[in-house]
Amino acid sequence: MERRLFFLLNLAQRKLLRYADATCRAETGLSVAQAALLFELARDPRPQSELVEALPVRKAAVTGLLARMEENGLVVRRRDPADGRAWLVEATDAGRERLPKLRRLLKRFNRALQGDFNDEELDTVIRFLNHIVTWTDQQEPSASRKEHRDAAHL
Amino acid sequence: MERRLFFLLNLAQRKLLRYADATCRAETGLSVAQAALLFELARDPRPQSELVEALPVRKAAVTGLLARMEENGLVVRRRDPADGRAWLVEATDAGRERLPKLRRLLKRFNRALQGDFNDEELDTVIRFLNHIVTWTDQQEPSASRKEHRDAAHL
DNA sequence: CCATTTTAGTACACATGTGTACGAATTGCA
DNA sequence: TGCAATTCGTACACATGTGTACTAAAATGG
Repeated sequence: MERRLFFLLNLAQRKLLRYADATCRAETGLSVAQAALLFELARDPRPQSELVEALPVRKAAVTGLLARMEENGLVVRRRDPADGRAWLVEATDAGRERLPKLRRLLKRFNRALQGDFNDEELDTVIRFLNHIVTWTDQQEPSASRKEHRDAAHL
Repeated sequence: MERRLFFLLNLAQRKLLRYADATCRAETGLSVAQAALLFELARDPRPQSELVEALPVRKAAVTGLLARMEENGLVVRRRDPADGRAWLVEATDAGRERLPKLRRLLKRFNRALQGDFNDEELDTVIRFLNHIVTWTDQQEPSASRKEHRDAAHL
């Protein structure tokens, strides 16, 4: 059996992301990371902590992402009246305007990804990807949500 | 059918890479990017341009990667006597020493990735990943090897 | 044989991600 | 109630990646 699954996955995802990012920037002016965040704001306002949970990145990355997006007028943050530490994030009109185009682009990507694989095959692929997510979550039991409470093994 | 293939792939690969990188650094002191490069140097010396072709990143990224690895004493570069522009890259003893451990780690990752998927399912996954590679290569016909000779469409 | 084009690699500015350390607000509990 | 622990978000240093612009060497072709 194939010995290079790990690197093949890396290769495929990097190439895909590189192309998707270039296309997305060219057609909408947004990076894929910004687009992913904007999708989460279809129904806003949302607390920043929820965005961190919804996205596959750590909170420090979201801080920077939001800062750049706010600079570009795509989102606005205001203090959560119920929690003086938290921010409520909202897409601006300029941000919301991007959504239809982004949705069409995402659909294009997904169609291309599906290629001519049939439902059974796609189901296998999706199960495989979910298996990766599950496995890594098991390896880093606390990393997803609770950061490094018990990361003393390093 | 699943509408989120694109983001699911992104999620899975990011989680995998994050975990693999942390583990690799903890057990061998190398990042996954450095490990991938070192694997390519099992038979050295190799011209840097070959490394660029073998890795899923652009040449500017390889420049920095090699600089850091050379600083850490993992590789050495010397001018190609046959081509005054090119470098021949070689793993040092310290670099080569890492290889067995890296191979074992890679095997561990690949076994975990395969989980209990059978050969037919893994074949489907591999075909899917190769399909992505092929598709992105078709989208950016010149990007892999020839950079941006005909990227005027941007 | 020289001028033009291509190729190898670096430099630079930037985006995105990581982990760690921190301040401030909130929560939990004695 | 009040202090300790937790949580939210930012700051910082850094690694890794991108595209673009550049230098210098090599290849090409009249």
